[in-house]
Amino acid sequence: MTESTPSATSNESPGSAEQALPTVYDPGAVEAPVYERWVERGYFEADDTSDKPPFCIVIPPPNVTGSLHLGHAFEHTLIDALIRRRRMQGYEALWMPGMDHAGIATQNVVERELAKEGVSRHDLGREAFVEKVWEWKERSGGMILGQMRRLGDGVAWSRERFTMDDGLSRAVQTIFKRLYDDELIYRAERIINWCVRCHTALSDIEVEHSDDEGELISIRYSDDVVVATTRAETMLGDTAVAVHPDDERYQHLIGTEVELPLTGRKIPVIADAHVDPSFGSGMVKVTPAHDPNDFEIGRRHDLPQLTIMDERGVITASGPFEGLDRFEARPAVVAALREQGRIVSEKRPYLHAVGHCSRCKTVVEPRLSLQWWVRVGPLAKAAGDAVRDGRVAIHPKSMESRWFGWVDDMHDWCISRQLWWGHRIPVWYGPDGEVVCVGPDDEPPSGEGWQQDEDVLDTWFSSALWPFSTLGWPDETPALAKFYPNQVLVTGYDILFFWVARMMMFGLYANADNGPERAIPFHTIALHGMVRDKHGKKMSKSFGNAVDPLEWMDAYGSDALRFTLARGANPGVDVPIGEDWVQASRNFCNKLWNATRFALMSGAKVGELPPAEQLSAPDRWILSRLHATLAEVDAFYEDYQFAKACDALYHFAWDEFCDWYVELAKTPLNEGGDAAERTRLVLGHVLDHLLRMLHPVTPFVTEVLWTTLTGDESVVVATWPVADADAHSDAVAESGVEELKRLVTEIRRFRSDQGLKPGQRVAARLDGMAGVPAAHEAEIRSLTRLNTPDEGFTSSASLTVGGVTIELDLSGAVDVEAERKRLTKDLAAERKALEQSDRKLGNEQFLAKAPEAEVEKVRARRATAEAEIARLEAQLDRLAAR
RNA sequence: GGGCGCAUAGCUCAGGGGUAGAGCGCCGGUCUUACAAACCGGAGGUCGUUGGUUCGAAACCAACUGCGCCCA
Repeated sequence: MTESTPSATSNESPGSAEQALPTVYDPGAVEAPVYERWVERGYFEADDTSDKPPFCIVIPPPNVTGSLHLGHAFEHTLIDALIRRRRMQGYEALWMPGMDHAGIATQNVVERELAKEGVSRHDLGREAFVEKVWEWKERSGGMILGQMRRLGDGVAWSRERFTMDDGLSRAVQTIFKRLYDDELIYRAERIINWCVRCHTALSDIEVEHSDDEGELISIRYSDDVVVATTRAETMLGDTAVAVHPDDERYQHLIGTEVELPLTGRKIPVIADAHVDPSFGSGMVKVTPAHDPNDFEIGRRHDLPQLTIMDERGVITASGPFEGLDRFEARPAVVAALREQGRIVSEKRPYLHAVGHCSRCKTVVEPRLSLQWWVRVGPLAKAAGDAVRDGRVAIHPKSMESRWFGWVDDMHDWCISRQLWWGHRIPVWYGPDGEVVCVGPDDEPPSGEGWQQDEDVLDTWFSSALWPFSTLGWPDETPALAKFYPNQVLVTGYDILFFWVARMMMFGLYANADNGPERAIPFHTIALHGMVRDKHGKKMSKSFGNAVDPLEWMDAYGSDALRFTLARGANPGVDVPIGEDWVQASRNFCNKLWNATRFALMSGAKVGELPPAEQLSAPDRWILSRLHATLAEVDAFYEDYQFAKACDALYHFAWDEFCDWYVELAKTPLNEGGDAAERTRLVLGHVLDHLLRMLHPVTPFVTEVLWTTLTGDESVVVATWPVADADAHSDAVAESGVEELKRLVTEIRRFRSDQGLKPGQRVAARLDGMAGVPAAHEAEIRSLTRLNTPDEGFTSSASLTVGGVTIELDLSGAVDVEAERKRLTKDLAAERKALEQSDRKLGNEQFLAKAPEAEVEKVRARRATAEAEIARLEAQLDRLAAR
């Protein structure tokens, strides 16, 4: 199928009009070679030393185990559009690519692979296992990078980074040491979210809550003491019962002891304000080692912390339940209590919030353990302030409240993970209890008894450094100097807490020496929504509505997918997407293709436009509209309104340029001579601008068309069109063409009502054309298929539009009824308008209080209605007379 | 339980103090020499409910109902 490949994709002689583009755009034939040529020519690379203004966006690093899903495709489309436009505008544009190492996910993948061979990571040992992970990464990781090429992502491939590479690991160690020395990192025993499957701690935000069906069991500990719980097995670890200090019902119990069933232990009844007296009996069991709230109560009252479960979720408390899994122990404990007659009530099912590991969905177990933490207080305060004082802007602004709600009430961040894949905590413990934090250039302590901490850091810890670690930090590299702070961060609102907050905290902290203005990681946070299915439902594999973007790219082309996503991108709002819409975008690309094809066949060329006075009204109209659209598109881009920018371009390209200008252009093109030459230049001018404007969202098709049209090297490095509304704005031409369009549409309606086939030519006489500012009779006849009358002309039907009368020769076959229906309908509409205008103008309050311009508008509407009514009534009369 | 957001055409969404727009879908007609992935014409909405502000509300305010999200 090589002959169907447009020769524009090869380098020789682009722009010669005689070369035939195929009648249908075939994305599959052009995308891959076009992309590879862009990369070869280095268009996406950036120069650290240029004096162009910087424009840098770092990729939200995809997971090394992941593949491209629609969420990526969406985000990447938006970033790529911003980057490409800025590059065309003359910025030094850099889109930094890379991936994160996804500690838990990656370790899981490799462990699963090993398990197939019956090997566990413990069989291999730490070092060999990590080696295996690296091998896996080289072999199977980063599938997404190839898929990004398919999408057309203009990233600077030579700068690709990975959170586990040497430079970024050094950045991690550097900041750990600094935070440690500043006492912003500490080690403490707390209740953490423990995943019994992944065998690691999770931070709060790695836990997803859902309302699950469980049970609420009320247990009688003694005659006076009844507590309710959804996790009955934890009662084995109770070390107190608590009531509210002001609860009159239980004053007499405070300070007494009660025997804990099944264990025989005596535990105190204490008073704590945390207890909600209105919930259940108003008494709660307190299990400090297995519940975060109970942990706090336990600390306030100095209660023992009794751990009754191991890291697999298996009961360790001695007794009959020892060795049972937590979910086996639960009914077993309830059964044992029931046997003793201690079950007061059981509510089942009982809907309550349950935390799940965001990676493997296992129910999280609150667990007391020794972990490393970031003291976020001052860091989060700084992150909040940066937005509060305007150094960092959040788009859309309505998302700010979400931001403040989070950073102003942030809990300390648990950063240690009990994994092997990740950045190992650079802390060493000595034989005599010494603790040494080792910086990147320090020698770790060696000798008998010294040991490094076993844990690794949360993946987000390294991702938090991404905006500057990828540019070379902590070294003072030219890249860092040029591109930090980044200009924009584009990401989903769901990740504001996960990632953005962390980048803000670490960016501001690590780069504080830059001064407040340049410490920030980025100037703007542009938030987008989630991609949803065509009915607005969340996409998920389990629900079966997930879509593989690659399938759609195969079927409709990357540009079609990109355009659909960008066109749906209202700031911070979710984007529903369905195959129909991608198909529609494909059709749009094909429309552009064919419009350009027509223009090229007509000899369109890019050159200096003739002065305005030599241009026709349609010429001046389309130029006026073009530059108005350009100005609009610019304004929308500056405000991250991708949907509106795309809509404006779609509307201009299809409804104005293709449907009207191109059709109008056929008349002068057929005429030949100066008129045709002039039209070729206007066609070339409009297409040149339009294709450049569309390039950021539909890079492939515009590349082929634009290089063919202009003969230039690549639209990637073309300049962004500058809106010149002053030079081209032409209100007279605009209203003239509007009137012409109205005339044409009215004639077409008439033809349609009369049952004339669209292509069927009939003779007609046009009178009163002098009254139409854009009196282009030849164009009007061409658009309405009306021949000039010859000797045998007999008028058998007529209509009037404005001051124009159209007499048609329908050879007697006039459908009077259809005409009457239409006229009656129009008349009713005008009468209604008249009535409404009269009502307003008869309202003295309206006349007195409404602005003059508004009153004037209603008067004008009334006048139009009156004239139209007269016209329609006259036509109806004439019809009746026939 | 706390907070936030959304209710506009069959579907998905824009809009925004002067009585409504788009895309897709739908109906009728066309292979009219760029494009049937197209062209021409058409139908379709008391802008969730109830109050209030205003000369005027779909738009602003309040309550209610329904849906969604985040946090506990």
